[in-house]
Amino acid sequence: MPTSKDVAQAAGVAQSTVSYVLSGKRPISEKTRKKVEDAIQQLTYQPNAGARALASRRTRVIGLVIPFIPELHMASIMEFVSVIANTARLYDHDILLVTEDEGAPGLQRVVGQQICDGLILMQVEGDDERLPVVRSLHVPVVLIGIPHDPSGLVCIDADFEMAGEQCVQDLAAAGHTVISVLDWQPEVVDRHVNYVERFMSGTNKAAETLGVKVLHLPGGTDREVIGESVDKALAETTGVPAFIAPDGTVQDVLRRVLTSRGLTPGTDVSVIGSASPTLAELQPIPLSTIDLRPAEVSRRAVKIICDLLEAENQGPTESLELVPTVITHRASTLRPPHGS
Amino acid sequence: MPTSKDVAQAAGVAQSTVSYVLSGKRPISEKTRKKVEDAIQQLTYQPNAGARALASRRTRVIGLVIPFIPELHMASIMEFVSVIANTARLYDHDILLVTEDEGAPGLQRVVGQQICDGLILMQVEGDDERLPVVRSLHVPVVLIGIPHDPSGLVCIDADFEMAGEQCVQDLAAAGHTVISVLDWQPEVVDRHVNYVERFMSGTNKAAETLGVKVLHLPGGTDREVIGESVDKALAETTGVPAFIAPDGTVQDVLRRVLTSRGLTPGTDVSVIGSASPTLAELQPIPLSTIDLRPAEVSRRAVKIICDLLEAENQGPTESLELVPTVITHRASTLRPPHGS
DNA sequence: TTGAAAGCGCTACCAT
DNA sequence: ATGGTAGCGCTTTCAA
Repeated sequence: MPTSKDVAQAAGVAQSTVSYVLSGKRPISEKTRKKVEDAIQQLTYQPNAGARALASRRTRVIGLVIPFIPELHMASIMEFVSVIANTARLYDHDILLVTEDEGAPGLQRVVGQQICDGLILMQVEGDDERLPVVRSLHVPVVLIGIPHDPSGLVCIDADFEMAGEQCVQDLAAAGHTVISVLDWQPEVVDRHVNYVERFMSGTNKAAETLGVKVLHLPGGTDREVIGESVDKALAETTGVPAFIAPDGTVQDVLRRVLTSRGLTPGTDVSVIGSASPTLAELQPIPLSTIDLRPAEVSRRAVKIICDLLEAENQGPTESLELVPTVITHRASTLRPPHGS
Repeated sequence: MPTSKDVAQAAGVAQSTVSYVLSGKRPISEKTRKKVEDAIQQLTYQPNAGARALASRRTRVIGLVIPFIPELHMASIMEFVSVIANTARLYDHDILLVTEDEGAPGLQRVVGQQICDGLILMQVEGDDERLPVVRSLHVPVVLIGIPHDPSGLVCIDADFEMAGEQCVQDLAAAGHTVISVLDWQPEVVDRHVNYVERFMSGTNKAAETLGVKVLHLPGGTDREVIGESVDKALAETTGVPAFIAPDGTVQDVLRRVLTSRGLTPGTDVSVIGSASPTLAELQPIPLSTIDLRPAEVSRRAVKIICDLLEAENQGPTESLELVPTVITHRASTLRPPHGS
């Protein structure tokens, strides 16, 4: 592997000049710049990341802490990961995976060994045990998810409250007066991620404002449970029933249960599910969907951390960003409640 | 951040001694070892990864090239990623994400800048355009997936041929004489991943041996297409129909189509899908599943590359490993073809 | 506008 | 069994 020294020699300049050509931190004459760039081309020189990190105290690597909980609808997690990795490249950074299995010590490890300059944590719980460690780390950290006490932390998440509101507004606008909301799976609720309550609070708020009734029913992946929830909903509804199922996995089960009851979403029952546009396309049954915009959340998380890394001299930043939700209406839109 | 120099000072030894205590590359007396370890504790010293990489020419980072194709059943890709990251830690390595968007130049970048010591490529196509670059790279690379010409490459994959055979054997053993095999989605087939033909060849082989009939039908996520395939299958079958749907996404659609035809998998139709045990548990309708053992494939891929890194002095290794498939029978097992 | 040289924090060789 | 020291390949300061 050629080094900057080789390039310098080939170009007939000092090694430091090569460095300055690359970094642009000092004016270089056209002549020498060209000589150096040619030499770089010839030798297919690429700077050594380790040496660069050692000298500059910047690795240009961001640690990404990913959850692996089978209940969490892996497909959407994968979308976060993919967008985060691609966005990081736009800012000339790379992503190092840190699995949740490593826990808080894992964070101390990658930061302590200076493998990465900052961290992004996904799926942050309300009372996440890693928060004390995060606060003690002397590098920028961005949380995806809002903990109960976000003081001193930089957080970002989709605006679940607005999502809840919009779902109810949409169904109310379609004429529904009774709306059933299926809860997330118990596994998610138990993690105390507070987006659950934020979403529910949004539905209640809209319900109150609009004078419609919202039924909160148990969710889960258990067909029986969903079956009961659906029956309860049907019993309390006259006309076309309406469901909101924010949890992707619950939504899958709901769809099956409705089908087995002879109900076709979009025709004799209104359903709003949740899915990113990308994934929504794959759904065999088109639904109205809430787009919680994972891609947007991911992009902004990366931008925030890169900005923090750029300006790592200012005082401690404390911010809390919410990304607005969007509702996408697809092939089968919402129906009026009495069969139109 | 404390350095090894600080530790040496605190322990009253030479800096190199600290290094040797950590690496164990030379005998150290109990006395000094303890002094050093205490100092490390006191200072919460962690070695600087950049300096270490620079001096040792080893980053202890493995690049993982992940696909992001919505059609690819992200849930299972995520399982690969997660297991790979965790396994890498067992060998004291970290995983750097390289997205497929970066293409072949991305590989040259992470290797050229010496950000990582080796690569794992997922979802390798039959005639993958990155192969020429991979062959030119002077670092170990492990491919998950078998290209048409694997010469000079290290590959690993599930044994799809055996999977195909076993599926047919199982259904034949349950008494089925006509077995319908749904193809992967066109998006997958178009990538010329050769596991598709390996699987199909396995089904044909077993069918011939056992004297049963195998129908190959179009797959996809399009409900219409699957509907037609199912109808065709039903027309050609007497008694209980039998389906094999290796593609996770196709399987989802198949399940819905069967339900809408009033057919319950496990009762009046036999279905073998594919799912890792982890994901299979989440299925609301228990099926017989082929376990292509993504976790096992992942673990072995990491082990292979770490072994290669360890022994990066021997001559060029050429290996091609297939991980045997397992068929897991779940709650609703296969039925005899005439309603028992 | 450019060059020389001093580190950055390790590893590993040469001594003792 | 341990210490001293020469790099590893960059960035950045100091000089010219």
